[in-house]
Amino acid sequence: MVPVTLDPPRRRLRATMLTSMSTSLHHRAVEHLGTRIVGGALPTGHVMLAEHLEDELNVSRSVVREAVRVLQSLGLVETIKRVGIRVLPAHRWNPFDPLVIRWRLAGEGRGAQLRSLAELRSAVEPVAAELAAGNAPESLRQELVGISLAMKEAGDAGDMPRFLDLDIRFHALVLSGSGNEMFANLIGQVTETLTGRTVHGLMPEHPQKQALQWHMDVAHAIDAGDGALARDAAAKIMRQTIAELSPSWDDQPRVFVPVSKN
Amino acid sequence: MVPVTLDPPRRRLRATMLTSMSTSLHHRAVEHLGTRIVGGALPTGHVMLAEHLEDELNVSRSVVREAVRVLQSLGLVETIKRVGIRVLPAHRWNPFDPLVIRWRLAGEGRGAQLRSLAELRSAVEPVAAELAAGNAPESLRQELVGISLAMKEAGDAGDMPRFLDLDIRFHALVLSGSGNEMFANLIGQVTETLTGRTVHGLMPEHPQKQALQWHMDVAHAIDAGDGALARDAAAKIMRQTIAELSPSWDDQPRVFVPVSKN
DNA sequence: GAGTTTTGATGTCAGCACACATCGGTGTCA
DNA sequence: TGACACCGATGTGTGCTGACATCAAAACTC
Repeated sequence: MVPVTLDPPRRRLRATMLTSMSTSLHHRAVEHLGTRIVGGALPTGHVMLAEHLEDELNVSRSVVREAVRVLQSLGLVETIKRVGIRVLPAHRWNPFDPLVIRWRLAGEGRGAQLRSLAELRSAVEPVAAELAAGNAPESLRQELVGISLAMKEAGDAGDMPRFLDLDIRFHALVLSGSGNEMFANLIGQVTETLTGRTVHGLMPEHPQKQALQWHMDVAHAIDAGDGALARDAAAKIMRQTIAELSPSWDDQPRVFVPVSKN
Repeated sequence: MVPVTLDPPRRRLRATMLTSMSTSLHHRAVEHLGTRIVGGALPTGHVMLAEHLEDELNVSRSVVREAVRVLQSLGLVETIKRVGIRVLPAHRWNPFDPLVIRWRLAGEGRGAQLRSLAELRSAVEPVAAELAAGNAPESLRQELVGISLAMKEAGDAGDMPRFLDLDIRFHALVLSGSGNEMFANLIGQVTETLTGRTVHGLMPEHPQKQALQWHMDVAHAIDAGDGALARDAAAKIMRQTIAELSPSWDDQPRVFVPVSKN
């Protein structure tokens, strides 16, 4: 439909795009370019022309420019006068941005991304538990104890869906209870790894008895205000988690970003 | 309609803007809005109109729109049809974005931001040292040993500027040597806290003898591939660092982000 | 009160003027 | 003749603007 004007100056036929509509053009453009860059379809150094992107995405210049500006702020591309839009090397990307993380998890960088997140968790959660023991509000401590008990119950009963829910909430509460905004911001990523682990069948059928105990240890230590104990118990959980997951990324090469001489 | 002339529809006089020019309008707009939001001048929930921003910044719609899109991707604002551009609460901001961090350090959130960064460092650096012991390339290990020795030299000699440079490079190498992209990405923030500590006179005149030894311990442990030793030595450095700095943020209230019920 | 219309803001488009790197041609000098 | 500096043409990002589309809040009608 909309054949109103035969072969208009631009042969772009926006009206015939029957898909989408759910999300804005801007959102789609960011998503399209982001996934292709992070996924590796557009290699480092690849140069695109804004006009070319207009045609490719069937959108106008404003949409392309706003999308490019966002990708620029994520460190995915840079714009150079008289040259075009250039894809930046991966070490320039902001590895903490939720969009970048999501795109990496969806593409070929999935293994390396999961490893990075797991290592970050293993670093942060023990410290978060320690801080929570010192700072968390009373209600949070009590909920934590309650959840750890419910986790044991669900674990012993083999109710894995319920266990997963509780597990997610447990770790979210620890991160939140630290009172550190950066730690709390990792809740989303942690949730992602926990669900991913279950979805991809990397979880044992029953949670380890030890792990259940460690979760209770963390909760009770936080409740009692014992930071060192909370930290050590959380560290044990993390060590076991890494041990469970590491086979899935053993083949991923590590990247060592050069440190500038200044 | 729209009486064409009559009292210039826009009294914007862009041409008279004799200042700036060094940076793009887009950059300035992002910076202006970002600092005012993060700095607290524009409170949570505050609603702006795009047109109003055009007048305020003396720029066109494209510049405002592109800037707003970037701020949106940082979680600082949301745009709502028929309402305007609304400032989001702080817990929606991306606390890992370099722009957000810089704006917080420049504004009233400085103390809380420094604490967050220090706690993040204290969590990450020991794990990074442990990973570096297992993964870092040979050349990096050797440079690390050399730097730790030079640090001791500069420290004993009381050459603080040189010590600061070496200190920064030392911690950057540890983070880089971990082979974890997220850790490596924290180099900039760590550098910021290290220089800030010196600039604000929070450093002792001579580095602690212990700290010098710990740095050497970390370097030698990484060089020898002893992860546990590297981790523990790095943890000691971090404990001392936190102890030195914590007085400067003791009065900052902690914020506990609520955890959604799902 | 429920449904409908109006209104006002963002979303999107396309054309223009400008700034400015890059490239290639031209001129000068050795 | 060859090397080098200059300079203008070209193309592309940057910025501005008017017009229209879209959509949700608010006002209105019944």
